[in-house]
Amino acid sequence: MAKIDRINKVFDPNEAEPRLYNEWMSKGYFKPDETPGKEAFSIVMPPPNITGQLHMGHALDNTLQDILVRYKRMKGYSTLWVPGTDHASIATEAKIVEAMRKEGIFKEDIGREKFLERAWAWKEQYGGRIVEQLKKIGSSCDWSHERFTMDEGCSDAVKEVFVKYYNQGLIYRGERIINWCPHCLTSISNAEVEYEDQAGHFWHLRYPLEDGSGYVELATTRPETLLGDTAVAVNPKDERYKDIIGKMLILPLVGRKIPVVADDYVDIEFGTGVVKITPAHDPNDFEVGARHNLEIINVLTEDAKITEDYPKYAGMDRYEARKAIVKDLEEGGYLIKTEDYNHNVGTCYRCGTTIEPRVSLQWFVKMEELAKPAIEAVKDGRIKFVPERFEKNYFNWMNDIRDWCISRQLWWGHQIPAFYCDDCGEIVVTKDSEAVCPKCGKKMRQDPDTLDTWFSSALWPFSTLGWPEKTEDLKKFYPTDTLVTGYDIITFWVSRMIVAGMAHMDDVPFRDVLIHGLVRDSQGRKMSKSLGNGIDPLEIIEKSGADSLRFALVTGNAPGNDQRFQEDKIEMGRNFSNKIWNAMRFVIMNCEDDLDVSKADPSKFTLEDKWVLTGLNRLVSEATANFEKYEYGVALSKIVDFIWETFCDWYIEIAKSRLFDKECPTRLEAQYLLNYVLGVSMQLLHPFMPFVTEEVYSNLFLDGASESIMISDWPDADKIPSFPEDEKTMTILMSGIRSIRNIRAEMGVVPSRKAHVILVTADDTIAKTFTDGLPFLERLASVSSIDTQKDKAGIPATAVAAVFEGGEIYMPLEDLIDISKELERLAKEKEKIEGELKRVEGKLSNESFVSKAPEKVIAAEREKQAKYTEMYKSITDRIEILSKI
RNA sequence: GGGCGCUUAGCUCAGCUGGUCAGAGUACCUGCUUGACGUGCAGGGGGUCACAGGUUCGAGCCCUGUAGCGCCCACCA
Repeated sequence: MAKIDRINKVFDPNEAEPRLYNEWMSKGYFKPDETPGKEAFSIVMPPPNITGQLHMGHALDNTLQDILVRYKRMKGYSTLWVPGTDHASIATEAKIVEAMRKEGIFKEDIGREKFLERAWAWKEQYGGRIVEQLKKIGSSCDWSHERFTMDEGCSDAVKEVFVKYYNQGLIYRGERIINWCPHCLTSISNAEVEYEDQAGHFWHLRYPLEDGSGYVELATTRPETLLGDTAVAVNPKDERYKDIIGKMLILPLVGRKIPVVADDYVDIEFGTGVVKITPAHDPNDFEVGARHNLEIINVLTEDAKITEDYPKYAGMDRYEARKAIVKDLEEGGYLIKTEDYNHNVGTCYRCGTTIEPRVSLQWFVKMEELAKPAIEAVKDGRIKFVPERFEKNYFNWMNDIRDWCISRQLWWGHQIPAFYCDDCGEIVVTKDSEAVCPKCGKKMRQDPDTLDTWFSSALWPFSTLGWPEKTEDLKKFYPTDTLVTGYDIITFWVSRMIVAGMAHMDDVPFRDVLIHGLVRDSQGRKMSKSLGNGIDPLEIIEKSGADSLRFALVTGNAPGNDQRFQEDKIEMGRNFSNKIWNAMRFVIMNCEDDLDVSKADPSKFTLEDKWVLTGLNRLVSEATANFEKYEYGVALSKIVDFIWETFCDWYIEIAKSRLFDKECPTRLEAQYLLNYVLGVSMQLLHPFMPFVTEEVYSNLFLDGASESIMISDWPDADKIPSFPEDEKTMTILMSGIRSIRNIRAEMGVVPSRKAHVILVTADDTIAKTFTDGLPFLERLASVSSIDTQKDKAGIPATAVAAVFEGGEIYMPLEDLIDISKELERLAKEKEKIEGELKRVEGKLSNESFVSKAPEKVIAAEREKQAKYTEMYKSITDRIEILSKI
């Protein structure tokens, strides 16, 4: 059976993709090449949460990483891509709690140990699922290096860091006002709060003075917190309230006596210039309270209900209480007026519940000092963001950094390695899993809280390489080279990794940060579960293959920009795969099974051979440059254009005459180049579309082919010959062919009818190119024969004309053509050329242009002028001749 | 309140350090059963590059301002 008969007519991704992936994996291609002397290249995968399944964001993120890694591997680096998953404490715990709730189980009922058993079972189930999904899109990561943020090594790193920071005084425990989620029942960090505008009200209240001399008016958006007011503040510079500073007020409904304090925090211009101070329920008030030593009265429970201390409102949630209190204030005559008011409200980024500022005992990381070297690393260019503009984003956050609240009232996560002695109050922070009180020798109780998920993610670039052990991996692969991630987690993750890298490794965690945007739906909306507008990458893969999906995600997109996901991009990818596949089939079809391409003789290369090689040479050097600059969208479109237009539409078509003529003396050279050029193209395309390219590559007849495209050497432009002169000649021939096609189409000349053509040109080289190129003309423009002459003598009036940059082409027609139609067409052509000519002449007649523009630019304009002048003359001549008939 | 981004053919988007940059795909119109592919081939129409100034010999590309949209950050009760 001939080779071609063993090749399917269409490429079937569902069959080929899993097969090829397993093959690559079993051959160990995803692992770093241990050959000595190879330079290392490494990246770590942003670990997907174990809560979910692959979504478009992951697909994009991993496609970009895979492109990068496959490119570097082919470039000859010993390449490591570390994959893994994140335990995602709050998100996972929420999911498990929710699942349990459906069964009627609450976590308090089963206890910590049983709960964690469930959580690990969850991890096994869903963590495994997402790994399988990552494989489906073709991720060439080293699965033998796979990690999990809560595995033994990562957990050890977490403890190491905690203890170290603690001993350095960079971690402390303290009672602060933090962001509390009444739904998740835990503290969250500043970064985890999302602000949104909400319509609300502004209630103007009057608080009576104790001495009965009147009242002060103030306004609040949260009247229910009045229960916890311990003062009212005014600005010390405010003349209006000078006299009441220090006086006491009677808190409405509660009857408590509270002082009027003076504090700069109060804005004289805003509202009435009087602010009620509730230190327990507002971060600003907390600070004011601290400055004035005010009592902190907590009036809300963990789930944001009024405490038992206020029997009338006890058990009401904050919104019910608000209504009730407003009603009571009104009835008591304390409410002056109510205004509509929009304000910014913080919400939990996980569940969307409005955050409740709450005073509680939490662990914090002091960030200011730690941030300094991290800021410096970006400032001095040791770390570069691509695109650069995101550095502003980073600096914005880092320059104004707050202490990081790292304790979470959750069970799923790294339990804080701090131990307390219930007897003497001693605190011990240690990596040991148990601790005994150094003072009273009693067994100590471990802090029940866990750490913020991002605390462990921050260590990812080195914890995954074995830190704190001094491993070979660390030595070889740290710092990693590029981090690929979305702009939405620069503050959460990127900044904290840089901080951690500088603090523990004394070096940057990565050199480049490649930032990508969001994948939105076709209408530009964020994909979300609630909108139900998400597109499942796995469905796309099932339908059209991973290559098509990857193509769609990369094509026509610039770094850092959001993109809309359009189904027709998938189709483009699928069509393109099909195009490549058929090009390969054509090539193989025209190669004998025992073909030995190494016997091809480069000295026999023809004009089109040299032309295609020149194009390939340029493509390799340009695309490589684009790869180096992370300009994947640009690289891809150049590669596609070359394959589709240069190779398929022109080179293959032209090569047909040589292939079909078994006696053709340069047939072997054509066969060689068809295989070679397609092979190199596949290598360039491989990072984008790994599967089809492997399949095509393996079928080609290549001299010195690698056993797999993915470990083949990246094409080197210096090894591909370039023939600029021949390229120019070929370009002219092509424009002649286009002219002929154009007149045929425009004049409605049936293409099947072979035509005789007369070329008028003064240039002998061009004349020869065309006569030699008759086979091309025959195949590509249905030309039966060609005459060349230097002037227009004897051109029949019944010929249609085309003017192109190499001269004029006439196609005499047997039947008299419609002269008016032809004149119309020529007039249109003339207009075009005239426009060009005018523009060029305008430039050249401009004194300052000629004197100031660079030599090269002027020369190019002059050349254009000469060309257009000639073309203009030709076309007006022709119009004149026809007009006389 | 500060910062950033976007506004280019009907649609979705590329356009690097200013001089073939006015492009691609798609949609549209006209042809094509040409021995790889109709998931294709050939030809064509379509944009004063949001608006107003400025710098320059020359500006989607640089500067200033305006408008619309989007995002990030920020303690104004």
